[in-house]
Amino acid sequence: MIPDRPLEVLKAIVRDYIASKEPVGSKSLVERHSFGVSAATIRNDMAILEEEELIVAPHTSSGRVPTDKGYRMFVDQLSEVKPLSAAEKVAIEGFLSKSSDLDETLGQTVRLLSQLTNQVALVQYPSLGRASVRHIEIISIDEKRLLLMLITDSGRIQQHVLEIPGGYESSDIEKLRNLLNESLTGKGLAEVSAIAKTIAQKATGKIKPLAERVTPELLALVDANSQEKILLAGTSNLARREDDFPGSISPVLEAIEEQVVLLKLISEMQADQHGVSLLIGRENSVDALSSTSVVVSGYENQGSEIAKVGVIGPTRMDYSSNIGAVRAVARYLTKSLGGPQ
Amino acid sequence: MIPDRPLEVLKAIVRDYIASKEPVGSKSLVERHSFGVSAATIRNDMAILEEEELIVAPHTSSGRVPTDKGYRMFVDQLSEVKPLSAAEKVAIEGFLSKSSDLDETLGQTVRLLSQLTNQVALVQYPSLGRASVRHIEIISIDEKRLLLMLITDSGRIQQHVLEIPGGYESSDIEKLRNLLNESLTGKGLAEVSAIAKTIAQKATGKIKPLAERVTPELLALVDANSQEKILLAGTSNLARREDDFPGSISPVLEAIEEQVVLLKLISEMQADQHGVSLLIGRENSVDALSSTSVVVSGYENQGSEIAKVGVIGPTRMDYSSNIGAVRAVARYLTKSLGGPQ
DNA sequence: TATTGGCACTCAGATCCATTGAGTGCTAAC
DNA sequence: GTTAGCACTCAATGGATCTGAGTGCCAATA
Repeated sequence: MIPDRPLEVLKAIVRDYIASKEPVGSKSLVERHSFGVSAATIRNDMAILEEEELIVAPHTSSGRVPTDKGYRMFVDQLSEVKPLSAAEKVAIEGFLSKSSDLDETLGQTVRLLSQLTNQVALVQYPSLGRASVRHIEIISIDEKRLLLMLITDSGRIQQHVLEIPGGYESSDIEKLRNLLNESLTGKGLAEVSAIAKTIAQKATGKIKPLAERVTPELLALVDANSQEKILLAGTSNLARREDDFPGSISPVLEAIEEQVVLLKLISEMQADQHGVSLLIGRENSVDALSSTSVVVSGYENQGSEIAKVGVIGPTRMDYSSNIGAVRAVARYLTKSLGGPQ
Repeated sequence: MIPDRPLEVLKAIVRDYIASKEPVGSKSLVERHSFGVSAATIRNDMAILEEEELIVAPHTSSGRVPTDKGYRMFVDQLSEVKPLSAAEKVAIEGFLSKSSDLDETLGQTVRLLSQLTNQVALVQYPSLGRASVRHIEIISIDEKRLLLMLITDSGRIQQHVLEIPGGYESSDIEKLRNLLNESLTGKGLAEVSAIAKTIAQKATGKIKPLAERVTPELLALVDANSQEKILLAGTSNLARREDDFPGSISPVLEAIEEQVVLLKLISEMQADQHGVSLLIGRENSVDALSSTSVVVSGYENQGSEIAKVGVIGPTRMDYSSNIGAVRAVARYLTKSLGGPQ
């Protein structure tokens, strides 16, 4: 166990390093903080921290820098996160009062969060996995094309245009639509697959071929698209902090553009303290992201978490503010989704 | 007018500089190309080019680098663009055979183009301005919410969820839908505004309040959303070429994320040679983009240009390949949109 | 036992300087 | 118009040296 003062020293090192980007030494520590002891004593404490691999020296006899483990201990010790400023609250409230359209809401959320934190912000679309069907719609676009739509209870709308080479009767469309909705509305997406198949079989007469054409597409909407989706904003915020990344930022940007990787990453994160969950540096398994940290929080609909929202930035980030912002935005997002229901 | 050999020298300088990123000097020029004259002669030619501000020396007595004007002359002289490789054609063809859904098509297009060119690719959504209404749909989501959809003849789908605090009758919805479609289908978006207003007035009885609630939202879809939209891909490709940008890339990335700026830029571009249009370096008016070039081409639907597709990258880019790729992708996109019509 | 002042030691980074070499501009000859 | 020759320029390179922040350790102190 780490004694008290060394722990305070660690916190001071993290804070100073975040603020200055310079490795911090014993002397500047005693100058900036009032520990009531001399630099030599701080040095002894730093030796303990180094022993525990909470800090390292970039080169012999230079200041110390927190390790991933050091940052981790720092955030775990964080008793309170920085509250939002009045201006920030106004910004969030202002945005909250907007539309009830899921796409718009998420788009605004991600931009808001990126501005609030000056980091890359991300919002995961509500996962289709746990959702259920609210409505299925089939719309005639022209003689040979239909638009198939799937609306889930989380408000997510999936759509796909499909062609019916032989054309169709609009009355058949209506029958099929009713049939689908009667059987599927309210059902969980996991069940749709089984049910839809029986529909195609049960269908009789003229609508049978149509059903056989449409149901696979419906499954494709559920299935191929239940692959999750992420919205990003503020990528340039990462670039602005280029020197926080060893070689070049470009592999980092590449990794972030790779939605699959990001999704895997955040879906494995479990909320810990403050309802927020973080991965610091190499705690995540993606090599290119070894000098970034991810801060996410879940947001809810009808009482259960449906997806995540958060930021990603250099390991050397202001955890306190970012945790605060992510948590606040997640809450407001939950409220915003819950409201109009 | 620039004599013949100096022009050839310019081309060689551009090509060598693009390939090597090193300022190119007279000696290496005569080595790599067979001009049949000595280095001293080439130096005289280079003096002419420098006189015309087609090339500059980064510092006294170093090789020369093309200016924006030099690149411009180079591309204007370009008689033929580099044809796509077989593999590239396969990639395009493979993608062509896909879906007829506009969103998907554009999404795939932009990713394809970014991979093909290793640049940031962009696709502009078909502008609503010149489009006409194909279909208007109103879908019931739950007791108090409707989904209003606008489908245009370019295949673009706009949607918005709206709340009807007092609820509604589904028969009214159907009446309103029919009313809207009868009056608006086939009409240009510019006309929608006027017509929709008269609809709200003409509406009688129970559907009048509903019409008064819905038509403004419809206009909002046409209007606020006829603000154009751009899809980007491959932002990290820019980062990979960081050293082509003087200070930092981050202002460049910021400018590119700023859709409004980009839209203004590309909408002012007029196709010149090869059906492709370019802006080189400071030819564009955005300061942050002064060391980037933009290559775009229009794509068509039903014979008229509906939007643009292209790439943006460092001024020191391989114009020949990029022009070829952009042109090819624009053509295939046109074909792909025209096909299912 | 914890703390402290003192001191030798280390090493990254800044500064200075000489060297190198690719490349130029000019001139006189072809 | 072209070319060889030559003096000149200057960024980049690679020591060599200096500097200072910072360490580690020890003996003295509370």
